[in-house]
Amino acid sequence: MKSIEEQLAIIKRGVVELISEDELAAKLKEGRPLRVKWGADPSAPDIHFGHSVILHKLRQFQDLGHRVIFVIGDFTARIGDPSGQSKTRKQLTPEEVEQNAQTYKEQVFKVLDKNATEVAYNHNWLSKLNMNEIFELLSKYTVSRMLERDDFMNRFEKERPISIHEFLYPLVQGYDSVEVKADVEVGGTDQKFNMLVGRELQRDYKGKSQVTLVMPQVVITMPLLEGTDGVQKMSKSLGNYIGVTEPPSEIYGKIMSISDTLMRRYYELLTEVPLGEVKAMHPKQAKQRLARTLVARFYSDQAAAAAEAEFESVFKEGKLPQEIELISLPKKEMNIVDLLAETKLAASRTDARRLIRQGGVSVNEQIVKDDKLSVNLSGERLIKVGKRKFLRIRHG
RNA sequence: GGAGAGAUAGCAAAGUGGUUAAAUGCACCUGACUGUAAAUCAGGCGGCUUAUGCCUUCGGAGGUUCGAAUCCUCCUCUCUCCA
Repeated sequence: MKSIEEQLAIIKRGVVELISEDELAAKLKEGRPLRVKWGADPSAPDIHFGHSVILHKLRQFQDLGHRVIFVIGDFTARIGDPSGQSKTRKQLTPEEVEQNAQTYKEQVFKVLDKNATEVAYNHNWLSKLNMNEIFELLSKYTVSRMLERDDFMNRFEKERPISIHEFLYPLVQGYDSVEVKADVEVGGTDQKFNMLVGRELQRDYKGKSQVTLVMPQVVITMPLLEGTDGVQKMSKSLGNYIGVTEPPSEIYGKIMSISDTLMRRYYELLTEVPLGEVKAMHPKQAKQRLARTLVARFYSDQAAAAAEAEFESVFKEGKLPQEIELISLPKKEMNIVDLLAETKLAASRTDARRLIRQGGVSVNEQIVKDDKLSVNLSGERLIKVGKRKFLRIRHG
């Protein structure tokens, strides 16, 4: 096992806050595997690189010999976490939650070590609480303290709605920490408040029931990763995300299209590569290495190499991708506008005309200038829209 | 329970009877330049047709008017203040 100092150095990379370092050091000194909690709200079935910042941190803990307690908030998902939300999140049905939780598990183990992970569903204990216990839990916090919280405050000031039940979320999540006897909890900065509540509840519940914690959990907040636009946080709804299940070529391409500034950020939060090394490299080389590293993590070295070769060929040398989807259409001859709309290469017929007018459409490498062009489909035709949409079409 | 404010396109935000398919910014799309980077420039950004129009949009439903996002009524939702 590595020394305390070495462990701390690894753990501290990229974190925003570590509350507190002394406590963490003390826990590490005990020499036992720590129980590192990560709570996930199964409302978004697709894990993206933003989540993987935290997963990566958890993996580091595992590599240091600690255990991850993956708490699936199947119960809390039905409440809806207010964190960072500008409006009330919709509540999910039990079926949706279950399905999402499964997907979550599959994806999480692309990063986490399955053997060092415990999976827990919080309905197992939350659904058993009786009214007395719920009131006991509620009595441990006050409305004004709840309102101190940034995101509630923001919503309050922006005159956005806050539902009462959302107040329950931090308490319930904090209670999870009591139940799973967490030594450490890792989450996004948006989770700081919830995690701190966990600390306090662990203290409050100490001695009660079977809980015997020496020290309440250490809280580690990780930054919210900026999305591919480099400004807003990565999220599915903003469309600026890279999903861990996306094909290698997509991941590679998306990484290559991020800005240089963002690249350094991704290096820091998603890899172990020393940042000095990155600085010394040519930006494009560095970005390619990042793209390779990340594709390799979710797929394989071969997949990464293939994605890189393809990328170079298509975008540097202007060649065609290795694999282009081939579809068959019933007609032998079609107007280009109909064709684009039919194949969804353009959002609408108007959009198709627009793209043609702007010189963004080509058939067999010939730029289409006339939107009345009739495309003969007796042979295979290659349609290209913009720089990255390719499709082979034939009659059949 | 009482008084008031507000709901406009992906988001933010103008517009208070016609010249508004609806300013502006962001996001997004296409082209140029590149390292498919950033920055910049040009264009676009409801739909259907074409270059002439037509149709559908401003929380929902009705109404007034030659004509409404703009006025009236009701409904839904949100917020503020008072209790």
